[in-house]
Amino acid sequence: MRMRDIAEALGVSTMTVSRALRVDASVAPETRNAILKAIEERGYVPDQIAASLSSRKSGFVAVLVPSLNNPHFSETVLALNETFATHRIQPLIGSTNYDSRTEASLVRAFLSRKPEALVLTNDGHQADLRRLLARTDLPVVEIWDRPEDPIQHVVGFSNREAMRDLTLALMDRGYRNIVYVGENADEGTRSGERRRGFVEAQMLRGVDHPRMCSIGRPPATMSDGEAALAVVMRDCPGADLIMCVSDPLAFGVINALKRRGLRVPEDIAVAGFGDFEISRIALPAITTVKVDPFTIGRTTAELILTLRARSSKDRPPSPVIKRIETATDIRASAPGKPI
Amino acid sequence: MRMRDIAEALGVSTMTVSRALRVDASVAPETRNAILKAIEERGYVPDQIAASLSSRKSGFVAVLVPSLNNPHFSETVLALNETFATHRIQPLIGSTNYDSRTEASLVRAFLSRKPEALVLTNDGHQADLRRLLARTDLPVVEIWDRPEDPIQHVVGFSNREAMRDLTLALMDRGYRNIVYVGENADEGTRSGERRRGFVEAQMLRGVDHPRMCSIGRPPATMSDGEAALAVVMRDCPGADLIMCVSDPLAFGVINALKRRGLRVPEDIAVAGFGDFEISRIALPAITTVKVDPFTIGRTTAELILTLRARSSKDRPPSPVIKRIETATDIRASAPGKPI
DNA sequence: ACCATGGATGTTATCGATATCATTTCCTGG
DNA sequence: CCAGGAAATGATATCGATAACATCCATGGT
Repeated sequence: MRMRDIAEALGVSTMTVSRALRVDASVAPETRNAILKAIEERGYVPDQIAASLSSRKSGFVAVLVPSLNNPHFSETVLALNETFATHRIQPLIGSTNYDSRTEASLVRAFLSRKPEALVLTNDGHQADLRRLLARTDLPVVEIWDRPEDPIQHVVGFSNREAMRDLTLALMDRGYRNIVYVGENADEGTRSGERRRGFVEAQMLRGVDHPRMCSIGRPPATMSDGEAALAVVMRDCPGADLIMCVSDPLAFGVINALKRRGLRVPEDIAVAGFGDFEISRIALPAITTVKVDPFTIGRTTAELILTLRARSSKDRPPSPVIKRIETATDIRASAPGKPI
Repeated sequence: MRMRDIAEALGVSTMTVSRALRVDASVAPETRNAILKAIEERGYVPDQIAASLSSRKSGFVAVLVPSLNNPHFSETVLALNETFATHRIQPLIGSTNYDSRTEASLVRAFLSRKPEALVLTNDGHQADLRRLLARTDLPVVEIWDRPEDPIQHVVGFSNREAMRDLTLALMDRGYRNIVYVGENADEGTRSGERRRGFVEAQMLRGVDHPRMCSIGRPPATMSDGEAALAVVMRDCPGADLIMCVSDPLAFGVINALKRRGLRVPEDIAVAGFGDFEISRIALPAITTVKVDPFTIGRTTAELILTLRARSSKDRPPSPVIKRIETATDIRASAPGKPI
């Protein structure tokens, strides 16, 4: 069934039907009612594909996240989804699996769907992709990290600074023998930036050779805790605090410690990153950096709606950088050393 | 830039360019190479919207899940995504928030994008929606539960039977004073079906008044554990086993018990449902029902690809029901009572 | 009474691809 | 040596909507 069928049944033109379906178009109230009634009765569903082709507006926003089953990103996607839904925008969601090549090829695939904006979770990009995006007039928003050289807009925080601040806070609370555990990840990835933040903090306080362990590629999960602890025990004995790249890993490490009969934080303290739900529920609660994935998603969606509202002439005025607040939260798993 | 620009530059017709972009079309190798080269050089991206309109194939599959930040569903979405990606199908993902009205309105919105299949997470549907879907020739797959009256195809298991079997297994291991904790949820929802399974098992063993507590609307999360335990303690004192609608809730309850100085399972046992990662990592590991969300996603995607391969004449042959295996897994949180 | 104004509606062209059928060329087997 | 068929390519119509402009009519200010 096409719009034309509705139009003919009522003896009006398709344009009138088309207008009846928008709120802002001028159609006589009785005409509109008759049309809406006919549409309802016959179960007509407008073809958004044809509408997109004609109006040159797809109603899509492409969203790329490293992973869909990481609570952080799924929360962000949730927020985007929710905000967009009220504006009839459909997110096209893709998962890069923490791989910049996958990211590049997904972006290409998405571009053919003519999205009205592109959201990338910053984790380092291929040079190729950067070039492709540089010459497009599509609004691009990088989220979840503040890159040193942004493509356009940014909604995020500095993972480096956040981890640096957490490390400093814990050093100031008396931990001297700190080990960092994270994935093998390059600079420019969120994971790599957190490690840099740790190193920076240690250097600032005169630790010339910060101790670090690596445990494979991102993402580190709760299940990696056992293996991570084994590496720490082997390579860095005598640590008084294990700092983990994320809360799930920290939780895994804590449980591994408990299995070995060690007490947290009495025998050894543990810290995480991200304020995942698990960090609040865990016993002991995990010292972490609070970030709010939902806010990142909502802020991003709102930014895109704003950009969209401006006529394309006004764009690009200048890249918008929205800083998301983070906060160090000292909890029971690493409360500071007793004096 | 349009396909025509590429065609004119090379002095061929757009059809030849169009053919060069498919693998199965007959184009002279040198012609194809020249075309692909030109496309690469100029950075031409085909317009999938126009292609969809013309070919009547959108390349979309609509997927509705109750929530995006529930690890179960995000894992399923992940699997769908992965399998579809290799076949150039783009999932349109929507979140119902466990609400059948939201589900119905999302389906309507999705239909206008002309998806080639529709995946619904079975949680009870509006009568309206059932009617709408009954008269469509779109393949519909309900996942995550086996409804008594399926719309078409099903990939899932019976939540009722799975919870019944877990309950029976635990009763046979000596628990006599069992309390069930779950959300307020109707029959036909996964949560409601699990409760029914519990009741069924109790009845089978002669418990005429199964003891149950409710704690608000789905989803129950780890954070609900504290409140859930409070309700159990108040309404059902003397329980020897708390059965939870899902693992995250079970984990929350266990932690709440620990906070009160109670030992699991010595003082009171706890069981969950779903084999979430947390149930394996937790101390004690949580007795649960193993289900594999990834398999559900992959199986669903494969089913859809199969259906799509058949010419539309062959459809609908008959609804396909794919049963997903589940298994009771007795772990340390409810190991059975010592004799 | 007249024209400017704006609301309601229609007409036509177009968005960018592909389906379909037609055409040409070249090869192969009887 | 020629009919028949496959391979390569082109011409045209079409997918289902909306943009843009045109038209008609009622209303009200002067």
